Amino acid sequence: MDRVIDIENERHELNEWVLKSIELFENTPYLDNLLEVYPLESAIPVHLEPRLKRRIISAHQGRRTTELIEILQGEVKFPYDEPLAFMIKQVLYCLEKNPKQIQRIANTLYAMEAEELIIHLESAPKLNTQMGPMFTTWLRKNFNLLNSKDFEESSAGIFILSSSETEGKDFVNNKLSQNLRKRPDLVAKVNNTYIIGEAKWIGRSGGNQNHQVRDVLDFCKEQRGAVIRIGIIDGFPWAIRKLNNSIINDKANVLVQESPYDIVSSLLLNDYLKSFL
DNA sequence: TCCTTTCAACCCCAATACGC
DNA sequence: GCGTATTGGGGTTGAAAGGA
Repeated sequence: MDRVIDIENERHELNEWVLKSIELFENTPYLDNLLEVYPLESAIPVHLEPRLKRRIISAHQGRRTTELIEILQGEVKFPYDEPLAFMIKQVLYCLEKNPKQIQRIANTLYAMEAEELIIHLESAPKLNTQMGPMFTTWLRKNFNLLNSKDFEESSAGIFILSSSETEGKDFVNNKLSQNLRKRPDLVAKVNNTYIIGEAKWIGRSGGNQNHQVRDVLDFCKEQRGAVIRIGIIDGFPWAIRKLNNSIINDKANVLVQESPYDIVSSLLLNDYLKSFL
């Protein structure tokens, strides 16, 4: 995607908070510091019970396909990316009438050694699927929380609304006259100014990631009344250069970096909110 | 309390765009 | 014109919230 602003020579034209975020990525141990917000742990294999493990190995070596599939259906995840996995685990008599599919799956399973099969079954869970709630947890731990009544009445200092999804959505839509279908990730108040934000971790470029970025920008675009809408984005979109030193012009990066709206790394959120004091 | 739905992340692949 | 990079669209996953 073409850049409108020359990132090498016209940086000063970028949004102030966008520029701070880019410089954070460039000049500090940004990803290390980000562990505070997104505390990724090492991916550790999940070991199976010895008895279950013996049953699997025995069924595999004895080529007892029915028994093996029953175990995969109820007790463990699939050892490979099987398109029918979800249906096999959910739908009654899913495979019984479909011998070709059973044969195909059996061939796949027997193409592996029993030991190999076990290694796949014990593989570490995907870390990315655990990142969803991390931002909210960090927010609650690092800022002052108030229930909706005290939040509404506050008029000095920085506070975050503490509420359930439904209550938060109602507060934002009814009291603050917004039009959101869910509670924003951030509902903050600095003195008498309300600030709401959508937070995203974007680890790489690609179709769905661009979609996420567009969601944030669309959210910011619809500023309503005196409430300020911001984006809180972390990860790849702040990067400028590839391994070969060429400029990154991926859609997500260009859209975020040239955003006229305030978009910040979560590591700058406190500074951002303080700027309204 | 248990089950279902929602949400937010990623991966993979094919089609298209781009650069030489 | 061909090979590589980017984009867009499909799909999977696990945790938390919401509902029965």
